[in-house]
Amino acid sequence: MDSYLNGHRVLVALDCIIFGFDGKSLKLLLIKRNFEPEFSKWSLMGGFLEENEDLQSAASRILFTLTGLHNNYLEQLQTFGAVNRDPVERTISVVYYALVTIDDQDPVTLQAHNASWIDLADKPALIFDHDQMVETALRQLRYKAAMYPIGFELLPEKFTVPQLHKLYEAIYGVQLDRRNFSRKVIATELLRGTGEKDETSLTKKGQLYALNTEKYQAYLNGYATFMPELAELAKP
Amino acid sequence: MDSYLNGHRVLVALDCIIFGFDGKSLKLLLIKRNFEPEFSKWSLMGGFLEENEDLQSAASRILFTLTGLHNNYLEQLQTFGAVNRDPVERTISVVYYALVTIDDQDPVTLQAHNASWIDLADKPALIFDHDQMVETALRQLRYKAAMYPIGFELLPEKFTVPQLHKLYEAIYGVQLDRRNFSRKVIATELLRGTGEKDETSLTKKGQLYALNTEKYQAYLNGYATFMPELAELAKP
DNA sequence: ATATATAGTGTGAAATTTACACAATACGAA
DNA sequence: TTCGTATTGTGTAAATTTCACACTATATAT
Repeated sequence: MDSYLNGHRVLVALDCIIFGFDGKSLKLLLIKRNFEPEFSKWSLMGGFLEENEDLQSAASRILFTLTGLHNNYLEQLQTFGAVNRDPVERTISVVYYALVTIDDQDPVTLQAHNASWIDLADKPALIFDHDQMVETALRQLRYKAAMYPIGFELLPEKFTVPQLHKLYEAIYGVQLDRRNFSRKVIATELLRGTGEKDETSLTKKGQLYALNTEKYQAYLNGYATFMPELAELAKP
Repeated sequence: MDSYLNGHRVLVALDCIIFGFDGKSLKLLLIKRNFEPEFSKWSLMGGFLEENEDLQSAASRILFTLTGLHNNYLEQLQTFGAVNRDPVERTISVVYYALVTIDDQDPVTLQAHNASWIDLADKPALIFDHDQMVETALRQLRYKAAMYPIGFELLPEKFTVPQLHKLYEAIYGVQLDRRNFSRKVIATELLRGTGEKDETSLTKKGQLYALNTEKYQAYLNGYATFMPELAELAKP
């Protein structure tokens, strides 16, 4: 058994994969680095663990720095620790992924960090092992969004069923039958009708729903599986 | 953005949750500590990350130290980083879980580390946040064993379908219909009949199968879902 | 008014999961 | 040798879930 004295102390980074949805496709919040190392290349938003700060708090702090938002859905993904993953100094990176509502962002904060929302399909190559992190995050998102109704975290407070439908198509990259999807979502009792209608629609205006927070909490605690048939799409 | 200069360097521990199966119930390989800190209490097997060693290698080294085995199924679970989780010094722990065959172990190595196989149902309280680690690992095992046929990693090279059936009952803590389970497993084409029979059985001796390694690899790569209906049992 | 686009509801086929019946094998006891 | 018991192996149908497609309703633009 190693002793604490022999232990090797290393830098602990935190990197955040920040997912958003613009109504059409899944997006990532990426930064074009205006600092070293890897100046001018694209990367995830990251930072270092500080003294007296636990991992979740550190990830939350980094997310706040970039988006100005607190209380987002934020979950640990995995830790990357290849010896030479960071050429400057041995660093292990604890990776978190976050689900945020694109509209809620402060554009000034984003611009200050040289950050932009990039369509997942148009993602440029990222530095270090960040591409691999994104790939792992997408797989985890697909798994989680099938088991638990966390997709709502990417939508505004009020939304229509067709919006939710397009979101799930974007997450899984497949076509899902509109009518079957709608019926299933309604059956979960996760939605609470607001009586309002979606005024942004050009033709027939759909009903706006809000989340039934009690049911939502129950689902997060394992009350039932949201969309079991989608779980199989979370594969390598 | 923090710079590397400001970064805070911390100890990185690795803890291993080692699962085994004795034919009846799921077991954990735990150690009764004969060293400080927390002398004489139960804990997971662990160690510290060394220079020029990546995380997976370090976990593999620690597993080898305790079991004498290489090439086990070993997967990263999660990283625990609460500020005071280790009272001696700020340490974050990257946790791995392993699936091993109980019989393959070297009893001398086990005894040298004061390690024993403990029935999951009889698990004593563990030090630090190790109880939480075990809970998370069990959930992940339940998820993984539903999506991928990794349960085989807990069985000897040759096994019968009833043995596999009992294993899955132990993993999920539920009764699974013997006959439906058997039919499903056969349908996966993951088994290759050896023609031999299980001589340890007291009554009718079942057929011994071995893994069809090609199909197994295909399943690990996402070719199909092993037992989709079990995925729902991987809930909080 | 009418054409077009999107939203919402219905119905049955297909596939999967679940429940339970029965036959076959091996051993020990009468 | 025969019979009882425990375990293994195969069959069949009901129940549930998923999947595929038809049709109606609402709003806007021409």
